[in-house]
Amino acid sequence: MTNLFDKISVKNQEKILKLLEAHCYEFKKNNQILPIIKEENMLAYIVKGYIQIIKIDQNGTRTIMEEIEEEEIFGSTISALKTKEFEVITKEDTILFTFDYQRITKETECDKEYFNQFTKNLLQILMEKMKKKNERIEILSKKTIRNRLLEYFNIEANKHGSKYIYLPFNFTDLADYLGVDRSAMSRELSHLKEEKQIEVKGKKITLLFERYNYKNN
Amino acid sequence: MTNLFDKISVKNQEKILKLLEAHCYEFKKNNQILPIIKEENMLAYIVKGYIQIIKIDQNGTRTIMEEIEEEEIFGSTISALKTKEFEVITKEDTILFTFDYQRITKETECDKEYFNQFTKNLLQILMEKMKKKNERIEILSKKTIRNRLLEYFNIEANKHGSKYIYLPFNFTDLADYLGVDRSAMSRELSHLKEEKQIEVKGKKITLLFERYNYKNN
DNA sequence: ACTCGTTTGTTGCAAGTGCAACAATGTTTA
DNA sequence: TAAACATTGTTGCACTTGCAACAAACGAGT
Repeated sequence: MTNLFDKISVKNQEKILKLLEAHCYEFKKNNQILPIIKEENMLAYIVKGYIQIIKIDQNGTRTIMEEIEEEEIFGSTISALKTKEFEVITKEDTILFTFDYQRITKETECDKEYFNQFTKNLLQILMEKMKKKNERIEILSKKTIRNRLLEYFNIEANKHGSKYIYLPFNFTDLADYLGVDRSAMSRELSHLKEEKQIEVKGKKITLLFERYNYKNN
Repeated sequence: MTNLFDKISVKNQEKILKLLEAHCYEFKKNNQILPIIKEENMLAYIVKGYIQIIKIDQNGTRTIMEEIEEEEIFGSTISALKTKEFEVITKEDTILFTFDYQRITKETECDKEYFNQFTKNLLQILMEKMKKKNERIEILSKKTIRNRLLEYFNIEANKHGSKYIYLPFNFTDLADYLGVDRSAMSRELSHLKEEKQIEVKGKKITLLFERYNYKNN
């Protein structure tokens, strides 16, 4: 993981924040914070905390569009937050700052060395976010609940290289993340338990099947 | 859309390509070109042409993971091309070059002004790609074929601000892009035609329902 | 310890979907 | 032009899923 200020001195960090007209915010857990990034081209960087972007469409279907952790970014262009259907919610106490990313590309004063480092860090963070997005697409392109669960379990287990998974959210949220009905997912989890494919103890899940290790090919 | 070499002189373009040890390739239509980006951290930039990244999983389910058009990038980190299940296919005659993107962040010689411009351009292109990914996730998070179709139609129509859509691929591919069974999609399209929600003439689709315009809120 | 609200598990049922198979139409190539 | 191949439309059927409703378990706060 890359920090947005890697290899940048505190002094220069302040200069950058000033140049970008960055605004710093602090929020308590479970706050709606959509307004701060409603404007086009706004980005937010999470210094500390954890945020979810939720979409609730006309049918009432709730989807967790993004989870944003520390040292990650989100924003209007990135998150397609163009409709009233979105909610941005802090799931922990959160510190973040916002800035207009077009300034990076347009500002002429931004050719200092430290500013280039900033751009490179941002690039790196974006690359990592792209990976997450692709994982998400791989999961959602599975056609059955079972396969979405197994794909998700596989990805999460491979991240830590073990057969154990600690869910970052509850099962209701997991269903909304996988894009399936909660009760149907619960049913499928029961089947997987019966078949001894998995063990579930609270938010700890143990995989009993042979994982598909992406690194081996 | 942004070109990777916007605001960079031809002379400096060459310097950048040399510094990145970029390799240029040219392919005919319908070629498998996976090998060139198998290595970690490799990126490819499409100068001319059109490419699809296809995934065929154990169940035989075919999914169009990405469409990559001119002035766009793709690569291992970006596309999670870590398994044998992927195919990268040119759908038109294609010119592209590959480079190791880690060089951008690590190379110390890269602090020339033109190189920073290059980094900024790459950042911009990544932002645009992120938008596409989010659109994709919005589509795939819909639970019915009908809603996926309508979401897709809405997005495409809004891009050109009209009620007409010209499909960039055939209906078989559309099904693989939306992550649904082709015949089931065909059935649903028939229903939509019957209900006079859409008109279909070859690859031209006319929307007869009120579009949901994202810009209006 | 009790209460209230949230999360989880379960089940019946209707609806939607994937799959297979086949005919019809379009497109490419020899 | 014919033959070979790819794409599209259609339909029956089994199975998966979403939805609704409810009970049980859990957790936070008083």
